Amino acid sequence: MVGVTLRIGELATRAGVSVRALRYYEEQGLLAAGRSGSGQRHYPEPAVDRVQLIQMLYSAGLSSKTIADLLPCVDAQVSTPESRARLAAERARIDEQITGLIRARDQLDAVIALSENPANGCTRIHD
Amino acid sequence: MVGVTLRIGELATRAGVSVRALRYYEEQGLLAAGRSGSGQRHYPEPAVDRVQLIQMLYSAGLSSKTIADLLPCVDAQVSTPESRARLAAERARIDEQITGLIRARDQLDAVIALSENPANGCTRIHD
DNA sequence: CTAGAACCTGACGTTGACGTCAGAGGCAAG
DNA sequence: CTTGCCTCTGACGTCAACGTCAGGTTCTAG
Repeated sequence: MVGVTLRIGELATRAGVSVRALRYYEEQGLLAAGRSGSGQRHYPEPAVDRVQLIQMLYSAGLSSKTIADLLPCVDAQVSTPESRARLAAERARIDEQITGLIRARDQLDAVIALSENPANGCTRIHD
Repeated sequence: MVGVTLRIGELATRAGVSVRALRYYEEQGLLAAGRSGSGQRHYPEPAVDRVQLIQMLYSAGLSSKTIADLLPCVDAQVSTPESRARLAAERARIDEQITGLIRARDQLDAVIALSENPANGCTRIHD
């Protein structure tokens, strides 16, 4: 019941990111860290989930600044008209990104169909 | 029937990208350009579509190199086992990216629900 | 023929999310 | 006490897809 705090290396391992990334997140105001007397960071276990959330948002194309804007309204659950507008805007952006990706995938499917279908007379290079 | 070729500025306008981007695409081997005697680039009209395809692939997260690898098998419709594997791999990547985005969107939706629903007792800051 | 747009080739600048290295301190084991 | 791993703070390096600037040429409208 004592070791409830994680050191940076453990958190990095558990969350699947680098130590550098965690320091970077702190620098960007995305992840607060407690400090031991000697200056070492320590994190509570829920930080693992938080880091994974951050990663998810990064991979969705959000920038550090955007994430920093949105996370407080996850933490404190403070909801202002602006923060809600921001959330809606980012949701919309993700939607657009998804539809764009689907279009790109369809294009790629078309190319794949061409390259796998002998019907266009160009595919029998390998035989 | 003579002006069937576009100059770089026209192509840029029509395709909705910058002149610099077009030169960059050429540099990366994504877009061939004819040259006039004085060295000016000229493009056939289908280049517009090609540039838009390139853009779409970029926005799907493919790198220049990957696009350069895939475009020849669009052009010449040359299909090797490797190119097909590559196509499939990229398609899979896009799929993963889409599901990741959907997850992120769901997370965001959860946050939005929290911030808009007075049911958690934190939302009435604005009233 | 001449001004001004459009084009050319380098080549350096930018941005974001880290990687990586240097030099110095901290901590548990033997 | 020392060995060895972990951590710390700078601070510079990276990579991709362009932006931007410089200095010079070319095309086109009047």
